[in-house]
Amino acid sequence: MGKKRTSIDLGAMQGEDAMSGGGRDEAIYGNLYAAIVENHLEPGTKLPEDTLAEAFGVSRTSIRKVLQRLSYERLVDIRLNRGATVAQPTVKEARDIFAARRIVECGVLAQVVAKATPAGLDVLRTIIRREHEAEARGDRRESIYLSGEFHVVLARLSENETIVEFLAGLVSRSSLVIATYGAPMAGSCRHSEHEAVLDLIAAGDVEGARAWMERHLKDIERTVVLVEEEPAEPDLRKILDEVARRHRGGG
Amino acid sequence: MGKKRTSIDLGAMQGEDAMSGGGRDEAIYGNLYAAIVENHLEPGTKLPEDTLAEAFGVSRTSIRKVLQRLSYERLVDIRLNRGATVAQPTVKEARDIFAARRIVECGVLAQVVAKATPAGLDVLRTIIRREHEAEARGDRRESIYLSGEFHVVLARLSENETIVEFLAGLVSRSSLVIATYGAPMAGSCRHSEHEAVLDLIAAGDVEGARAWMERHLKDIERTVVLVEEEPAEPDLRKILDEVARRHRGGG
DNA sequence: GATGGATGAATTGTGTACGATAGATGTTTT
DNA sequence: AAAACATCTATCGTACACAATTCATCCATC
Repeated sequence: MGKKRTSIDLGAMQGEDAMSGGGRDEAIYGNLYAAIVENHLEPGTKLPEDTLAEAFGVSRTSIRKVLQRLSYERLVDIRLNRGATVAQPTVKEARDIFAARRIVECGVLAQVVAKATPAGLDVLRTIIRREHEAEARGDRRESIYLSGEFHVVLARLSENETIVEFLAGLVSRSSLVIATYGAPMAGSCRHSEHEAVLDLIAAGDVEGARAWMERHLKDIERTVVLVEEEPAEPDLRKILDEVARRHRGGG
Repeated sequence: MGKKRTSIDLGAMQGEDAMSGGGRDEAIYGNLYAAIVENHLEPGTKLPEDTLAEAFGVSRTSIRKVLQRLSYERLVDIRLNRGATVAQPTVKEARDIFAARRIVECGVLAQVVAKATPAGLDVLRTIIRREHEAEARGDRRESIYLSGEFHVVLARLSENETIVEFLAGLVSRSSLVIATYGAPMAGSCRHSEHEAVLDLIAAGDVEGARAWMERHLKDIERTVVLVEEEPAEPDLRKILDEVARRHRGGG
């Protein structure tokens, strides 16, 4: 038997406890989600249903549901009869994601400023502190995670659940973009900047906060996506896959 | 005995053709999606898996997949062991949706203006023409559909697929909001306005287009949501469901 | 030696069966 | 008569089994 080392190697909590009902799916989803977003699973990694089912101690049925959900969120790619893989965002997708983030995160700032409370800002300061700690520790994974978390929690001050959910999806996908195209140190170098925007928000300076956010997001995009701007390796495989996807999308 | 509306009464295309493979799910999804968004199925209508499976001539497995997807798009509500129903957006949800639309649709206009072509604008003019025809015919359903389609196609000029997809979801949910809270004639009365924004876009007036869009969306929200601002019927059922949902969401 | 087609294993897609849960109905008790 | 309990039915959640498809390997042919 060809032992293809696809071994997933994640927590695999074999929950035989009283965790009946829907909570189990949620836990499996959470594990896979974290594994992908925190970059424990490289983009492109195959996610065979059997392997996952065995790893989590459930049947393929539950796994399929979770994979479908992750597919809706664009974190995994499901192709007909070919199974699921961790998504590999294209460069265009990456640009669209950051453009969307600029629109949403700048646009939501008016409501954020309007509804911001000292308590809410304190939560953000806590995140910044943890960011600094992770950075000092050299923990790149945690840095990236907290950097994203800051943006989501900031948006949450607007109390618009729909926007927050969408942004959370964009931030998750940003992690995949960083994992796919990012330079080794990108995404975690100049994030001490986060403090600046809090002062602008506390001062009620919507336009200032918007300008800051616009620049901040463009900085991140530059350090991440533009690295791939000059494709060192044309990578025929990826190009053909992209063509195939586009063609399929027309149906 | 209260009349239990379990009869689904949709097209039920019994496709026995060579439609094997994934295309079938897509077709079923499309039918259900259209039935919900075009308001053939009232918000709150139960969607039993067995009934749908029989109606479409497939097993529950496929139906479950479709319902999961619609649930992810917030068009149906799935509660544990209680099945799926056509979603009934809360008033807060409705407000969030329209706030999100203001942010996204105004925010995307810069790219729309930058990338708009005469051909693209012509597509929009065609939609406006069809809107007028539907309105003259008194076809409220088609009017609402085309009104939403206009906004989506307009955003599509930005060529940002991520944003378009999100906005499409918001527009779908707006249809549900209109179906749930809208006055009988709301949403289809003053849409001749759509023409105005095309001129602003063609002239490259981003700020003008943004101001127009902001006002347009606020107008729609006013004619739809504020009707329910003074709840004519407290509707205990809806309130309790809302409480239950909020309680469940804490997990 | 390279190309084309056929065969076999691995993996996914779909249908079906069984256990579990919620809501409804009917009965009993106060 | 109203309320509380038990049972019953309808529906969902999960697991399993079979059919369909893809991919890899091998062989024949040019």
